[in-house]
Amino acid sequence: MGRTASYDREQALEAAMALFWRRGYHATSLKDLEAALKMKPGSIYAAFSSKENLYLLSLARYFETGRARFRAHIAAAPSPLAGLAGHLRIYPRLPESHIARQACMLSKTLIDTGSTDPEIAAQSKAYLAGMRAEFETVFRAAQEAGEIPTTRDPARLARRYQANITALRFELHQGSPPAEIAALAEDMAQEIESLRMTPAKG
Amino acid sequence: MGRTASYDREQALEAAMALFWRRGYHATSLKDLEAALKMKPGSIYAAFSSKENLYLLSLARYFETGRARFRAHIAAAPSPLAGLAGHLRIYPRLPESHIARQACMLSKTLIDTGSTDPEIAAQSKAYLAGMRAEFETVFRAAQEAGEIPTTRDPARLARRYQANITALRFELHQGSPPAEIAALAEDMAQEIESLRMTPAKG
DNA sequence: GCAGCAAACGAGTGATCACTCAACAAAATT
DNA sequence: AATTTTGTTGAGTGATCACTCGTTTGCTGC
Repeated sequence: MGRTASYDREQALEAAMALFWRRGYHATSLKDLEAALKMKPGSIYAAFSSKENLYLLSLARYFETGRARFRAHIAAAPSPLAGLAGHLRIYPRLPESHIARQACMLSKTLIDTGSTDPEIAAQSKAYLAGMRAEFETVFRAAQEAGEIPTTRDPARLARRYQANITALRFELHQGSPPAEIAALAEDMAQEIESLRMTPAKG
Repeated sequence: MGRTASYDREQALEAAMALFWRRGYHATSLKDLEAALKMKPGSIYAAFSSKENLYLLSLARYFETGRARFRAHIAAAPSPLAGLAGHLRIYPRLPESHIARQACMLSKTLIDTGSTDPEIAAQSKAYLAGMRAEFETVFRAAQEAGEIPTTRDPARLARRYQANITALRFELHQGSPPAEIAALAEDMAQEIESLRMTPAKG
């Protein structure tokens, strides 16, 4: 059956994702990847076909872990609305060294590849739509739980929510003062909480 | 005094800015610039020193025209608060072909060059701070005009306002449906208008 | 312990990158 | 009209880009 692979595919993909996320698609060279994955060019191409394909795999990994983390957070929250508000407050609390203390990789990808790599950009848009669908589901659940009025449009709320996260994470990327990022996140979280209806009597 | 220049510096800078804005720093090659500016490499370097310097000049141009446009809009508005709300509603109304129908160049620059070109990134942050200062000034004016409570922190309102613009323009970049972008802008504008105090009697 | 095969290797490929400079052209000065 | 001065030109620079492939390495089945 021949020689067994010496690298760990998961570990390599994780390293690729971290590097791509931080540096972007264009600014990451094969040399950078060779160092980060501890693989020679031939092995990288045998395993992942191309830089573009490796990026797409990294992006998929990013999306899936991000969505899983969001779902886990919502599931653990006392209510859908509390979960949505709490999720916003996570970002400023992330330790300084945390990998997620930067702009969303999907947003960065769209900015970086929008005018040069249509396939990557399209995939990135699809993932952003996927996350928005997640948010919408939770807003809908909040309506079903009687937390927010059914007159509100969940899709519209979801887009607004996603816009807030995009902007919040862009502030992280920018390295704004922690206190000001915390204030911004708090404003956004309170905006969510202000949707809550005072429970009907009876 | 020697031969006179055959190109128009202002026109060349405008073309460079448009190209850099759309494609980003890394994805724009000298060849692209030669075509856009209708100048040969030697002339470009004689006129602008380097690609990096040309980018910095383009960025300065972007900042200055953007700030001027904002100031003009505020000056023409019936009140500071109305101006702030109205400014948000401009973006979705921009014609499909308008140059500004994309992400803010300052944000794009930070994403694109944050990990590779410290000087450009630093300049970009400075310009973003400059715009935030503009917003803060107008929020302060709204307080002085009695439109919003003096208990609100103008700096915090300004950051929130900037976050909204960043996110709104990212949606433009993404090419979201016009109706949804309009709804998002409307949500943000009403958030601003909801700051308005009911005028004290007497 | 050897044959066979799959994975790892890394020097090398052509293309493209940002950038330079010696030759040339046109306007101003004398 | 000759000289000086400045702008334009574009082939060419070395570096780096993503990527390839003949060779070497090491595991497996016999």
